[in-house]
Amino acid sequence: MKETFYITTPIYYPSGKLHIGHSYTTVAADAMARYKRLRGHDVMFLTGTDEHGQKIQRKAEAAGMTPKQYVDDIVVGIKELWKLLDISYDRFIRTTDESHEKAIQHIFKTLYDKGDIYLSEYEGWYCTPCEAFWTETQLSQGNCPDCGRPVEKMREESYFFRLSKYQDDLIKLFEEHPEFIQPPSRANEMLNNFLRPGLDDLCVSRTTFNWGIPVPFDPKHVVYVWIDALSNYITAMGYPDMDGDMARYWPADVQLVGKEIVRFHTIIWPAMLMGLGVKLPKQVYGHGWLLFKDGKMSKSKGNVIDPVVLCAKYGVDAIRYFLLREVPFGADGNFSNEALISRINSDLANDLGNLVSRTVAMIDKYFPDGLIDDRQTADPDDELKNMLAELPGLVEQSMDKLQFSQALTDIWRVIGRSNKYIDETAPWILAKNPEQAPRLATVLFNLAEAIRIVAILIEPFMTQTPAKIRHALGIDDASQTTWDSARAFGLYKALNGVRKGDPIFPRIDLAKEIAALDALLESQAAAQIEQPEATGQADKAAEPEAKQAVSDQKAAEGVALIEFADFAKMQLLVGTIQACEKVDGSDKLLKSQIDVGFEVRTVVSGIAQSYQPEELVGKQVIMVANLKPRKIRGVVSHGMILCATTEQGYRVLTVDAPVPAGAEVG
RNA sequence: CGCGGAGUGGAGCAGUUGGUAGCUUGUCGGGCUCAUAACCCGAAGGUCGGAGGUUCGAAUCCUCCCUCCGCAACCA
Repeated sequence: MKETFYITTPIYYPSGKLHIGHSYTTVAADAMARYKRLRGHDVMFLTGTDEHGQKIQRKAEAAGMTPKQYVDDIVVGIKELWKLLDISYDRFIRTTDESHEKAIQHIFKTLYDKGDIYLSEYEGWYCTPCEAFWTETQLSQGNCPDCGRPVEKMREESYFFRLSKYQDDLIKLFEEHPEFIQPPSRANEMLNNFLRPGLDDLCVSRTTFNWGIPVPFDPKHVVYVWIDALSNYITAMGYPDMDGDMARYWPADVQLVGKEIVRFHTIIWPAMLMGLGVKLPKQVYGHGWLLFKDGKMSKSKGNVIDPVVLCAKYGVDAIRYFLLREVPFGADGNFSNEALISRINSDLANDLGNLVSRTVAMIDKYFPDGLIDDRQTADPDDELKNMLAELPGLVEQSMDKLQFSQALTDIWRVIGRSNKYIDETAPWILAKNPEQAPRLATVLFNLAEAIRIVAILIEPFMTQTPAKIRHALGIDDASQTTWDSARAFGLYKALNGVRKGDPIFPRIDLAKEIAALDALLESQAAAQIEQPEATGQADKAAEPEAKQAVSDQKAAEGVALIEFADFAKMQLLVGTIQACEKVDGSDKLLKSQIDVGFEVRTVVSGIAQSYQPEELVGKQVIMVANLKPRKIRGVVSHGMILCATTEQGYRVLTVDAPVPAGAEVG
């Protein structure tokens, strides 16, 4: 029986378009899945979507659709993206699948019956004006931490998962199985930040919205994201049926997640599985983020990051190659279009593409009827052959550690050696002397063989290039394309000759391309303003790369239009700052006393890094006067000073000539 | 002392059982002409954030400090 390999991506939250970050995780998982298949494993590669929750419900309402209709549309788009990127998933789970919903109810009930889930009678403190519940510890001097007003005791029914019960088992898991979390540095973070300080029980149901799976024995509750989403990794394998795919594939070999959701996957998820008595995944791998220059999308840099656009412009293989090559997998890395294009030019066009071109061209030119069988080896051959012999092993070592970047680096070292080999052997000189024909044939054969082997080893990473290379070299025989055949030097044979064609990776004019991307970005921004509804930004727990998305999407999205009535709700007044001081124990907050005509307000603002308190005294500022008061760092702040926000800091808005305090702004 | 990460030639990065500091890219010079203005060779360029310490020897181990970036707390 084949050895199995089960790999998962997070399930994505379909409240908007997926971006390059989602693609990153998924492409990495795909490379791993393809690699394991090539090695002869029985692979299960799972991805999917997490479709419940308040945000989806609201978005659907806004769009005048049912939540299911809404997510159905988006899921179509996601599947198209995965098709575009050649993602070879074996199964796509949606948390709205009937089998998933049933399984979740089963899980909930099981944990409940066991006592791991309990209905909380907690007496929350309710602040009526804020419509918010607070726990005892959240209260600030017995008052609402939001507005500082008194709260009243109320009961909010909610089910809780006894996470605290598993604290010691989790610490033990971390200590005894350091391989459980990769890279290892992430384990310390979990231990120091969450496990050692102590775990709180986890709220696992909601009554405030109903787009979710009903709690089977208490249908006014829906199951909240933790149990609903995390469980997908087993429900997709048929859980609670422990035979079939559960028996075959579980426990998962690797669960890929972005580093921001490592916590959920290494604390909550294993605790749930412990509660269910199900084995834990062998490894959770928290990869880093792709970062953008200054954390923002920058127009002048031409940073178009829509994977669809990038694929259309440069091809799937170029994008996949870049994602997996540019950044060591565990670490954060930078994404920029310059980096992408220079990778394409130097690695793909100059090194690999050109190597194929020149080799094919020489075979075609010097041996139009095919390579002759006579051979004559010489000095430089051995070094190339030795490198080729070692290469599959090196790639395997790196892949088994998910070090995609290292694997590609090793492959490219051999590509570089092959280019050098051409210079050393100078086939064009050999070709001038008919007596050197056996030597010439040997050189070209070795090159073809090197390329054949490379084409096999890049298969996990690039989905179209290997076939293009084989076409050019005239490799039509499947026995020359298996992973094992990469270890066997000397198999190359072109029964039908080589085929010269267009370059596999054309070079890109960097300057022109960046200009074109800038133009594209501007037209996109314009289109976004006309279509404010086509926005969406994820902030949900099971959503990877949400953080990196925020700033970029803000820039790209445009802004929704509001009604005048919305604007009119704001009371904007000119106030005169009478006094100002730093808030104790804070590095960003200033507390101002502001005369607004009819009274003097206390306002706390996060501008201490841009202003000294005394600079502000006497200034007339524009403030929002009818914001709900809110307690910030122990001080009740009633109002907000309007400021221009720049990368350098804040500048307060003021009037260009003195006016009476309390003057209306409008 | 909230948690964590990072500071290595112009740029982007490798580099832990401590032993002459590497790669890619860029610059300059040369070579070649099979090839996608591609390929190959050579050179210049770094006190490995700073200061102490351990050691025969520290980018690598220890202590302290500085700077930057995330996250968290307080930015209404």
